[in-house]
Amino acid sequence: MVRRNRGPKPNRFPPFGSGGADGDDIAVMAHYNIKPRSPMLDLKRIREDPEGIERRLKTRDPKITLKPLLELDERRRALIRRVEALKHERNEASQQIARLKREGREDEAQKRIQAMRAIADEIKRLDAELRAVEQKIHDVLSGLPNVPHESVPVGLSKDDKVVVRQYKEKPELDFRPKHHLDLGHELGLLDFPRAAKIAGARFPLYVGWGARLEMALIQFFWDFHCTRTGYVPVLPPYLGNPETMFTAAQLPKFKDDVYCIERDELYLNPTAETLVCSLHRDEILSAEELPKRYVAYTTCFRREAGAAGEEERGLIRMHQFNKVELFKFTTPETSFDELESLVQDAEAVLQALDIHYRVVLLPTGDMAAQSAKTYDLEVWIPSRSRYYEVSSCSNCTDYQARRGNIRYRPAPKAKPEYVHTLNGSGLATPRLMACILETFQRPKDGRVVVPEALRDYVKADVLPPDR
RNA sequence: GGAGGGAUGGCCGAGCGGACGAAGGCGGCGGUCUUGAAAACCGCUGGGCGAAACGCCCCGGGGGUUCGAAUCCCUCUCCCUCCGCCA
Repeated sequence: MVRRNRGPKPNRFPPFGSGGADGDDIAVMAHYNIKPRSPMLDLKRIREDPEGIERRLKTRDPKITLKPLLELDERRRALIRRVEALKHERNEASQQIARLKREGREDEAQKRIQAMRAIADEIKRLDAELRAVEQKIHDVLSGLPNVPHESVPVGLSKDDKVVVRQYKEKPELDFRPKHHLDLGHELGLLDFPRAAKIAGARFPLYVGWGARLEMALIQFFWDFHCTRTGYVPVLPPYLGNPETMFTAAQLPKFKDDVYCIERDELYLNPTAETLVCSLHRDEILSAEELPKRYVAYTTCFRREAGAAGEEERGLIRMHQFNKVELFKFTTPETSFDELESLVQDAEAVLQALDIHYRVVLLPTGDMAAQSAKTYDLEVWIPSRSRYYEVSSCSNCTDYQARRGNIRYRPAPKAKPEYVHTLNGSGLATPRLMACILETFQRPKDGRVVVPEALRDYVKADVLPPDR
């Protein structure tokens, strides 16, 4: 329905990090094999209850107002009425002309053709106008966030989050814990100066037993979820095209956060969620195959523009990190139950490692745009004396499904409906490594005890081991 | 990177610019027949917008020519074959 306006230069790549006109991204998408997409929020739903939707969106961003959108929608529908009437006329005339020609009544046919010229021009003009309006609607709509679920605490501050439960007690260390970065360097597990030489600040370099610990974490997470019923392992491409980025809602709003390879029009994935979300793009799934559960492993890349400071030193925030990601495609009826089980699956990894964590429910203002409800898992980092997120589990309801035209057929003959998509880290490695290094450090010799569950993978009980 | 070929409904596969949203086949669903099944025969069998229409749109995407485009032109993407390069 929403047609893409290709703009004057179809080859134009969105100016990276320029924060330019939103339409640019859409123009770029025009030469991919894509069908016109439904808007991210249901316009019909907005039309039916504009105040209600607006009130709930304002809990995420008070600046949001739907009035311009409704006006555009009104214009759009008026144009459609007019242009469709004209097209109906044109279609009938075409039939007549064809018949007249077949019957050899050439003069009458010519008269009809003359008469239709003006109508053809009028259609062309109205179509162009309609296209412009729909483009505008698409731009506005694609910038709006998802409608938050009723169970989400209302609040614009991070501090409005609610602690739902916790596992074990916060570890009490009877010594002053070293920061994981110092520990990592002293033990020869990490080498950030050389990583900076190779790539730049905030890139990791794991060395020796540090590299082995990193691989052990990845493999442990991977095996853990692969062997759990229902999660199908996937190793996706690490790069996504503009359409993929748009579907997951990485574009157009968050283009400053992702790396892009401009000459090839590809983006490095900031999370496997972005990639796996497009796995079933433009497909109609059957009801029986839902829910579909995937576990993906990728390295993730983020520009992290503006991030800096002591709070984020070391492994806390990096441009590149490894993550095992859980992703589900579900029916609308089950998605919130599936979110609960998704969180539990992510928690199970931390329980297997026997690491203290807490589950928090994010407030409206702190969720990613695509999410309707998000739980974070947080672990305790002793040197910082605070919790850090190691997993974020979200139900994006039909938000991404609309952008990517991902549907299912509820019953054999029924109309296709949008699926719900969910994602959650299961888990990201760096902060967990920070947590492990700091929590299990041994003051007497400065070494780190490897958690039981990881020993088979690391092939060591203590890092570095005796040799 | 170079040279060719291709993209049509769940699949295969036709399609002179006007009767084509699209022949035919396969598959699927329903029915007749049968004790049951198979075979045979009959019917149905894509998607979007819309409250709905005997309404409008969709033949890989976008644009153009035309009174009218699956069909002609431009362009992009993807797939296949060959050559080159490379882990």
